[in-house]
Order: sequence, then structure tokens, then C-alpha cells
Amino acid sequence: MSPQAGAGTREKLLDGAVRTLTEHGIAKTSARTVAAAAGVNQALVFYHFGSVDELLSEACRYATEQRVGRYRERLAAISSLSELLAFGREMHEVEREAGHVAVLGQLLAGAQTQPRLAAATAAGLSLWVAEVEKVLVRVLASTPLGEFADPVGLARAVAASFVGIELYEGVDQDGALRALDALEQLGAVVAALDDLGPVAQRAVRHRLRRATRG
Amino acid sequence: MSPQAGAGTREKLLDGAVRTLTEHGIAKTSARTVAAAAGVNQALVFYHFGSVDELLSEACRYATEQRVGRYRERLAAISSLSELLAFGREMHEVEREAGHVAVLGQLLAGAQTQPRLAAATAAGLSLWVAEVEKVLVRVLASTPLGEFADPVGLARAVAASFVGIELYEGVDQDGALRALDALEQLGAVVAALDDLGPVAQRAVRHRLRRATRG
DNA sequence: GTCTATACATGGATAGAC
DNA sequence: GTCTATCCATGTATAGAC
Repeated sequence: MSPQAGAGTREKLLDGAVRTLTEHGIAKTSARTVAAAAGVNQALVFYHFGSVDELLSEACRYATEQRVGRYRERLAAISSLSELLAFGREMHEVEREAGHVAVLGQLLAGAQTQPRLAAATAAGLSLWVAEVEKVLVRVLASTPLGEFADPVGLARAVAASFVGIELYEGVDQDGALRALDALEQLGAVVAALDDLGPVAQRAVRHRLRRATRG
Repeated sequence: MSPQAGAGTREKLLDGAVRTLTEHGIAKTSARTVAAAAGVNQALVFYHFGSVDELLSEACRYATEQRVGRYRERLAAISSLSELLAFGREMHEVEREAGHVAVLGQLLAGAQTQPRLAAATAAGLSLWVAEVEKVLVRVLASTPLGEFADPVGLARAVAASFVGIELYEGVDQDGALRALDALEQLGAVVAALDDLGPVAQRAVRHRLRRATRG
């Protein structure tokens, strides 16, 4: 069941930390529960990581790099907003299943009051943000929005919202699904603006220029 | 410092729970820490609420009703998307200051693995969702989007994203501000579509109808 | 590197005095 | 309704044997 039964203790603990966070939440994640999940002795947490916080911080990096790496190539191939939306939805299902986004949610909650964790969580999120940002720059360029939207900010909004919706799904599955559907629909609307005829395009761009300080 | 020093013990505990959640997070919220924040004896948590979970559940309802009530009238007066955006931003500042959204974030994290808390948190969020939904129905009706967007789903997306961004702000303040700016800008763009001339309006609507199953 | 044992702190929960 | 005292489980962290 554990990824590698013969893996090094460090890896077992990192993996145990991730699993404990998803299954029991930050509130019940401790050296003991993590060690139990990892199948190793509790004292090894302190031998290898010095403290529980440090273990969680490294687990955050470990888990996020693993995940982002898994999607990097596919993200690089996305060239339209609707593709991005479809991908986001699919990734949501996969990661939800495995509880990987939930980990970020738990760490984010814990990080609010623990500087060490905060730094690690910010770093973990920034891995996602960097990828999303690259895609957004590419995808929005061909859209009337390219001129007015800020991909840097939007990437952060997307990542944070993704985590928020993930947490929301934990308490209201139907609501979360409906939320995702609504966003998908909204995205399709924006994507459609891309395909307006030249006259309408010009009218839209003109109106947007007036409305924003772009 | 405490809201009412002479308040009943129940209220002191509810208030102490909220303050403890914001200041120490769900991971360090216990009968003892809450009682200390409330300035009452630890045993009273169990006398009045039976368990810590139950206290937190009631605190969630208590805090959320208080907050939503405070904004209900103003929300009812909002009649355009840009007004809604401005209001959201202002509310964000105020609630951030007091840490009230953070409470929902902490509870949401804790709720992932505690059914009792999950129900309470879902109920709390639904108070916000209901208000946002009413505004969205009203505001989107006059927009090309009214025909294609789902206010029920969007309200949930907005509420969940708000919490997500709030948590994100705890680990990356600059990033969160930029995210909010980007969303505000995006909202302004959508709002601008509202003011297109009749010809462009028709072109947009036509294109959107083709693009969605609306 | 890993385990046992152990210290000491914190947390959940109850009994009983006031 | 509130407080003191207490029990027992859990959690952090270290020392020392293997």
C-alpha cells in the first residue's frame, strides 16, 4: 500500500506526512501519527527533520514538486482557454481522488500561524502559480482579454481559488461541482469572445479600453 | 478587549473560539486555549457545549450569522457588477483586519475530517452563498452573461475562492493583493460588455449562443 | 540509522466541592 | 453555573542502547 515499502526512512516519513494530512487534517498531524502512517518509529521524525514543522515543510515541497512535474509537459502543450479549462477540470478529478490539493489546503491553514510552514507553503504554491502563469500568458495573448488581464495576478487567483474550492468540496460536494461547472461555463463565454467577427471585436476592444486604464 | 466582559459564559466561549481560531489556527484550538481566550474555566467548554467540536460548530454559526447580518442590507442595495466588485474588495479589507474570513478557512480545513464540523461549516458558508447568489441573479440579469452564467454555481465559486484567497494571503500578501487586483480588472472587463452598442451586443450574444448549450 | 525508554507539556473529559 | 482537582491519552523532544 505504501508507495515503496523498501524506500528510505526519509521518504517514508515524507509520504506518511502527506497521507496523514489528507486523511486526518493538520489538526491531527503529529510526529506520532505521521510515523505510524510511515510505519517507522516516532523518534525518527526528530532525527531526520528536527521538528514536525520542518517535516511538514519538506513534505510540502516534496509533494508539490512531484505533482507539478507530473503535469508540466501537458500544461506546456495547452494553447487555448477552453483547453486550459478542460485540463483544470480533469486535473481536479485526479488530484481530488488522491487528495493532493487537500494537502495544500491543510498546510495553508496551518501556515497562517506558523512562519516556517508559511514560507514552505508559499513556495509550494508558487510552483503551481509559475506553471499556470506561463499558460495564461500564452492563452490570453490571442484573446481580447490579453490586453487587459494580468496573467501574474490571475495565476495566483486561479491557484488560490482552486484550493478554496477543493476545501469547499470537502463540506459540500454538490455545491463544489456546481461551482466548477459555473466557472467552466464562464470560461467558455470568455473563450467565445475570441471568435467574434472583426467588427464586433473592434467594438469590444474599444469599449474595454474606455473602461479600463489599459 | 474582549467584546463584553460581562457577557454570559456561553458567549464568551463562542467569542473565544473565534479569536483562538484566527490567532492560533485550528491545529492549536483546544478547550484550554479557547477557555483561556474567553477568560473562563476550561471545564465550562464541556458543561456548555459537550465537546470542543460542538463548540466550534456553534461558533461557526454564531460568527457567520453575525457577519452576514452586518452586510445584508448593503448587499441588497448592489445593482451592478462593478459595485459588487468594489464592495467585495472593501469587505475583504475589513474582514481581513478582523480575521473573520480566516475563521472559515480554519474550520474548512478542520471540517475535511470531522463530519460534525463539516455540516456546520457548510451551513455557515451557505449563509454567505445565499446572499451572494441573490446579488448575482440581480446583477447578471442586465448583462450579456445573464443568459449564460449560472448564479447558483458562481455564488459558490465566489465564496470558496474568497476563502482560498484569504488563506493564500496568509502566506503571500503581495501575491494575494495582485490576485485580487487581477480579478477586479477582469470583472471590470465583463462589466464593460454590458455597455456595448446594440450591434456589437447582438454579435456577442449570437456568438455566445453558438458557443454554449444555452 | 533505528529502536526503546522516558521526560515533560498539552489536551479531552469527568467528579465533586462550592 | 462555576471552579478545583484529577485521570488518562496524546504530543514533543531527548538520551542512550543496539
